[in-house]
Amino acid sequence: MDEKLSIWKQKLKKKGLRWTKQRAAILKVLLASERPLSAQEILLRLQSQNSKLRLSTIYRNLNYFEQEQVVNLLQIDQKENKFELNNGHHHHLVCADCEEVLVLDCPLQNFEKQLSGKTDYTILEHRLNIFGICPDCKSK
Amino acid sequence: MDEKLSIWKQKLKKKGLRWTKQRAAILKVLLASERPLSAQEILLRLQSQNSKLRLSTIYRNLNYFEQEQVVNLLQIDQKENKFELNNGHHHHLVCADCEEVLVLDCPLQNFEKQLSGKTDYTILEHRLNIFGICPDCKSK
DNA sequence: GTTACTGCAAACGGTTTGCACTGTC
DNA sequence: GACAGTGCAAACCGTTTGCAGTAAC
Repeated sequence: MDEKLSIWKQKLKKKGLRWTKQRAAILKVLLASERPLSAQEILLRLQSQNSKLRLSTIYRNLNYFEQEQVVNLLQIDQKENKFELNNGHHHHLVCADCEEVLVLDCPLQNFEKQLSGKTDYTILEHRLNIFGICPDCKSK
Repeated sequence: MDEKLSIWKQKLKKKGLRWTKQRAAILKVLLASERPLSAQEILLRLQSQNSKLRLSTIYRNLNYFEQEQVVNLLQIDQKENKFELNNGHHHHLVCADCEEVLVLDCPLQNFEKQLSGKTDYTILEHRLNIFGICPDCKSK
């Protein structure tokens, strides 16, 4: 866990971002989480550890992190944005009930290539999210 | 155009929604638009026709329409939600520059079937949006 | 006549911003 | 010591809501 954290520390430093205890705290929470989190959720988890960050600090850093591609911003919730550490391109199967998340490999590489041939668009990126009900929630 | 409008009118009536001039105006704007629109954009287009709806009316109706599956809500813009008439399942290739939209057939039917076999999730829906630069914007 | 819908104004909630202070390098 | 980062409070802005009046059926 602390090894992983120091890997992210190196990444931030390479990007020219300073290593503050606030940033460490935010990344630690994201590292420990089994699913993407909103800024509010990060705040709550920090507060339960008696860590006192402001929401504005969290938002500002999440924005920096996103610019530097350290975290991904996900639109899997109507209300609030969710964030996860950037561990390469993938997609999510999200339980609509309990929010559990399964990571999926991208099924669209070929499709995207065909598309840029067919349309004359330069393809930049795509966003795919799949929603369902997980086995646990089904049996409830 | 007015024929198309009366088709939507029938659909609304079937769903038990009343046919008001506000609803007609909103659907007319969506019908005439070549791309999905935000509530604000709908308001602007209505104002330029001297039609005086409130934003709250537009939002309320878009929400009703979405519940009744008359329109789709699209998250193709970070800031504001966009809406389009529901003409069956498809996806969008959006120009990141000028917002032009190309409609795409869904490439994920098989993937979705495999997925529900592999994961024990009940698949509900998926959202896919592709972003690129259109030929016109490239040549600028 | 009943009830859904609309106008209007105010609230809501996630996110951003300005500014003085603080901590990293 | 310079300057990036933080705390704090206030603003921002898309969207929702309560309520009284109006229009669809």
